[in-house]
Amino acid sequence: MDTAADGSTLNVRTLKRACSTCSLNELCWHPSLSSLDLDRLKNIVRRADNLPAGGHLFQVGDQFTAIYAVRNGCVKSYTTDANGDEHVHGFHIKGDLLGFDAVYPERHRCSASIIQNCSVCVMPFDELEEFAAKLPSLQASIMQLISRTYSDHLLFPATAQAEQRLCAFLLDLSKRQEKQGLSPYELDLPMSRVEIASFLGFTVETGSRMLSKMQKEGLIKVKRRHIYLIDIDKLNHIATHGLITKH
Amino acid sequence: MDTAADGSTLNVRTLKRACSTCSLNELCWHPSLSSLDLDRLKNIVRRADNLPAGGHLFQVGDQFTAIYAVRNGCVKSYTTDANGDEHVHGFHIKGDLLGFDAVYPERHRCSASIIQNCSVCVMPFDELEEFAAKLPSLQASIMQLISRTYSDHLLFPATAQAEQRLCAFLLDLSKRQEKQGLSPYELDLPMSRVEIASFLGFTVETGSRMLSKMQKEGLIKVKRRHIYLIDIDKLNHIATHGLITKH
DNA sequence: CGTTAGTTTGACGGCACTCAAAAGTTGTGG
DNA sequence: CCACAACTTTTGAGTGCCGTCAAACTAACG
Repeated sequence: MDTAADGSTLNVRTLKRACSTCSLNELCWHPSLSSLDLDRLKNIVRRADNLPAGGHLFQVGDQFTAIYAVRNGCVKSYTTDANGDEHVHGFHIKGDLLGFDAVYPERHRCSASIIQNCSVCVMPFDELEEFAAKLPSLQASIMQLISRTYSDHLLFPATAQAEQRLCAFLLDLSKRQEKQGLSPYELDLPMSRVEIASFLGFTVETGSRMLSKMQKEGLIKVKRRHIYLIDIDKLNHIATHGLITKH
Repeated sequence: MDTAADGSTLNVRTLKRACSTCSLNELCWHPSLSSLDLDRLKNIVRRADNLPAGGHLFQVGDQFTAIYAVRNGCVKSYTTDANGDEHVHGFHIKGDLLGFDAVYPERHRCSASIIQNCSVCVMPFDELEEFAAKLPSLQASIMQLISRTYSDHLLFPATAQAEQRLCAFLLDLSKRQEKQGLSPYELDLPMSRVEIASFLGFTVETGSRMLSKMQKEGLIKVKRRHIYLIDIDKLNHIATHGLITKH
């Protein structure tokens, strides 16, 4: 439905449709923007379509140039430690933003790897800042987006039991899908078990065992990367209260 | 050395001295600031001195009003989960900023509790934004501070062994002390073992055992909350590479 | 000096890691 | 279409780190 690859050739109506489910929405369609501002802002958004899995949006140490908004597909952000082991920091799907990790040191602190063919909107940060300098309310929006990006991360139960974290992970994906108008019950995971385990801080085997256990208990139905959430209420309870009901 | 409690009565020279080791430095003394701007910015900074341990700077759900810079003492940020258990997110000492957790939802997502009598600089965020709206480079500085606050957090080895995390924790404190002109070898912990354990994601007993073990190995010397770092090189190696030297 | 809170140490058990192998899936060439 | 290789996922067996429960020890304060 979106054929134009260059932002400058899109008319406002087309762009609006393209952005309707995108997190950059709050930037592009900020209430304070006049239609004139909008036309100008529209022109700094670039598009990159059909990026193949395996490629990178950016890597550790790269100069900070832009903010990326995922339009479809999936990108993982990760770092590699001193032992060469990979640690996944997050998975970014339709509507998610990434790149803010480099706002301060002006070099990226993690790498962003495409794990499922994707399209992204690219917004050069210097142009964005320049534009926002004339528009204080846009500045505020950007700060809020930066803040939100990080603070969502902090709420995740980092120290809990493996099964609790796995429940929280599945529910998080479910909620993000639902926000995009998809079913909260059907998950088609774009990431491997290894990547899930790395993100949640346990081994592949533990993750696999937990999925099998949760299937036996009737909480979910697992078929490779397709997962059906049967009992979301119980999953929610485990994710927030853990396994053991404390006295 | 700093007696005035009200920012408006301080002259520039006094403020400059007071801020010389403070993270807000980059805001207050941004290169782009003319001395006129500086005078105006100075006026929005409030001071709160001799705040007693046990009190709060803010709590979960509180309206977002200001950014705080710790001048001395120690503040912990934490949340309480569905089971009533406390989870410490960070310890903030001299030179650290807090409050950015509420930039987005405009309500605080964690609580900030004073665990060691402290003084803070308070900067009302609406006034700061208003002022920064006229000064684009200041806006950029604020964004960088928000970004840095969070991204430091992401680099911490969250999933590693207990001893590795403890090493990383001690070294982090050591480096932050050194940045403030103090000895990197002598630590006087402002926080309890319970709080350390909560922050690092293990139990008090495990933490205590690790400290004892590290003392036996000649890495550190422990006497209650006073800790002397004997072999910083080896501590660094454990913090970055873990315990086991992988073939 | 007794009380209380914080810290350390010990014994034991379980969750998750390691090593290992089997089963299922995908891609390639004959 | 099948055979084979390479990869992903699952399952099993054994071990160890860390959590739980319990008690001793230390420092601080009235």
